[in-house]
Amino acid sequence: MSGEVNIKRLAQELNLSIATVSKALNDSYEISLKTKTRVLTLAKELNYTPNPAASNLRSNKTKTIAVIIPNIANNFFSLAIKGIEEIARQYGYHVLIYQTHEDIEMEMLFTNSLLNGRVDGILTSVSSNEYNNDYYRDLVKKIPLVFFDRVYESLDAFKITTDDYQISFNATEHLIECGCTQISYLYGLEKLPAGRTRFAGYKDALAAHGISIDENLILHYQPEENENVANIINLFQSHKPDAIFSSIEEFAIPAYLACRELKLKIPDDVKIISFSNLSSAKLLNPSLTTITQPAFEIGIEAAKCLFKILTKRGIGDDQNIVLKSVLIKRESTGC
Amino acid sequence: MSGEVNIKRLAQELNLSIATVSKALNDSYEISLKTKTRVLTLAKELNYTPNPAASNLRSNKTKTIAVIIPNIANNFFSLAIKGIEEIARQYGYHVLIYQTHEDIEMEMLFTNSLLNGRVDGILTSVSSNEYNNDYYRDLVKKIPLVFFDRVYESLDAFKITTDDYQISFNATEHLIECGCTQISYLYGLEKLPAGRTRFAGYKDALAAHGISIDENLILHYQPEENENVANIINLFQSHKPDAIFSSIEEFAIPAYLACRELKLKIPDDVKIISFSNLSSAKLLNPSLTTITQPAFEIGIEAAKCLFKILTKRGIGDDQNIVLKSVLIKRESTGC
DNA sequence: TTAAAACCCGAAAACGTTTACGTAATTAAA
DNA sequence: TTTAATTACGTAAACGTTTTCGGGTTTTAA
Repeated sequence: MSGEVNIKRLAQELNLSIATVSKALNDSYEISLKTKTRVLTLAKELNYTPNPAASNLRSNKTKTIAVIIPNIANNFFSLAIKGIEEIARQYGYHVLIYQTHEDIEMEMLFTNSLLNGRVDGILTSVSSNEYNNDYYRDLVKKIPLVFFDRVYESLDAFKITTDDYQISFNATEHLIECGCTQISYLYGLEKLPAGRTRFAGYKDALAAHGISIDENLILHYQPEENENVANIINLFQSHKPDAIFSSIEEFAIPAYLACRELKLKIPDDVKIISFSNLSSAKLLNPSLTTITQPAFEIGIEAAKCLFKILTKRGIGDDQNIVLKSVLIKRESTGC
Repeated sequence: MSGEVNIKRLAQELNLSIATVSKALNDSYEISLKTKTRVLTLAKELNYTPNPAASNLRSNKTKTIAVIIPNIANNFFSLAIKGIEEIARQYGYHVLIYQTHEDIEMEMLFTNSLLNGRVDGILTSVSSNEYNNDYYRDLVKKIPLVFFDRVYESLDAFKITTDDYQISFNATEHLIECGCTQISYLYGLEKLPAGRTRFAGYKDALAAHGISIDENLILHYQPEENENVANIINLFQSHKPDAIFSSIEEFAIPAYLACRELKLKIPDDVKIISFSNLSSAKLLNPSLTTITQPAFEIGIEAAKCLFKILTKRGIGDDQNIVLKSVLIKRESTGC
């Protein structure tokens, strides 16, 4: 009935010491089965739940992890979060979310604010605007941290990535096999390994088929969507690519819009392929050939990896998990 | 250099008491400007950040809110979270995420686990599988809570919703004006006000135009996507709707797939309209006429509302904010 | 029968803050 | 000049746990 229900209250009503109640709740071997059940039943009856702040303060464990990502409203990241959340749930952990808007200052601000014991560990997919290796080299010593998708490659840290190079190579080859030679590359994540590796796969595939690379066919991502559409239109008008390889999902819709604007037929006039987790890719006009990353699974694996570290189990395994993306061929490459 | 940096450490190095340092950090009027700056500079120098657990424990404030939603990987909810996170950032709050998978048991489990002082407030969009008014009637007395989109209508609580009735009415009218009379309704969220209201808008629009409602044209949502496709196909075969009104985004792609399967031409054979936040709606084949909810703004408003409560400002204003959805007419209704 | 081990529980300190209260020094009011 | 008010800081308790240590009782082994 009365005020807050805490350990002291339980102890009083059961004529036990605070210590005993606490140990009973934590299933300590020091407590007899009989008193354990007494405590548990009263706890349930009074709807007792331990005060997390007190618990954290004393034990230095928070049962909380943080996820730091550039943008929540993105198919890839929201799927990854979904995976992370589900694993966290299994382990009884809570999940904090921070979005950086691709701003490394924010990223560091958030991360620093987590170092005082607010969380037990961090999952992060770093922002693309700047590459700050030094900061993260220090950071990984201070707190359990797992990178996913957007990682710092040279760092000795836990990383979950995908086979960006191979899948980009394959995708480019697919375009070549469809008869394309003037393959425009829409370049995203340039400052990150993921972006560089995708580009390398593209380049090497061209080279492997004796196609020389044309710098004029490479377009760099701009944060404002309108600019990208305009740039793609420009690209079409100045040079005449017969295919587009979009290295990030954000380029896919602008590419379609540009084609529509110029009345170019996909895939007859130009073939399009894009990294993407759009659930509606198969219903686009025409359906879009995609490189789809296993976003959900990446979240799962990243979270599992972190919990391995937190529970001190299975450390020493390879720190680098690489998952396979899948190339889904549809009408936009039409062959 | 040495171990952890906390208030005690600062106090020692500055020859001040712990209390003084704490007050200085919290900008108390009791402390002179001189010592304040001394404290602040050393704090910055040593990279001091207060231990949140200790702070929470003593002050009963966590600077944390929780967001409870059915599913993160959903355009509407990820946009809403994005809005919530941005506002939380402005207020210096942290955001916990929980997904219920439309399971009311989980929903209650999560919520209960937040009542012991883990968060200062909750934002929730309730699960659709069951309607548990009693639970929430008690809950809103225990903790600041704001419902968004999926609300409990009869509750005296803060609610952020959209004009579901009006926009459904308008959308149905749009179909009627396009010449449709056999308008199938794909029914989602049946147990929630949002779902019921959308249906009411549909029904009333039919009535307003002298069209009698045909129960056979109403299809209820099934959790497994395949079932929905099959059901829609069935519906087409048994009755011959000339339009589909999809009341939730989850029905949109199945509807398209069913049409594709049956080789029905959209919008010639059948017109389609759907509630949706798909960014690619305009690029579908054909582009999809949508009722688009202001998901991001809903998140913004919900968070603002919660922070109003938490800062005790502006309470007494209307507890019910209704935002406008927008009907975006595209090719799938073709007129 | 006795020593050792096992079992069960309690007292009290500790985690790092915040805050009510007390106090000395200074300033303003009478 | 005396008194009251203001300013600036310190003491210590409190928040609700966890955990170390110790002790008493019962069981087991020798």
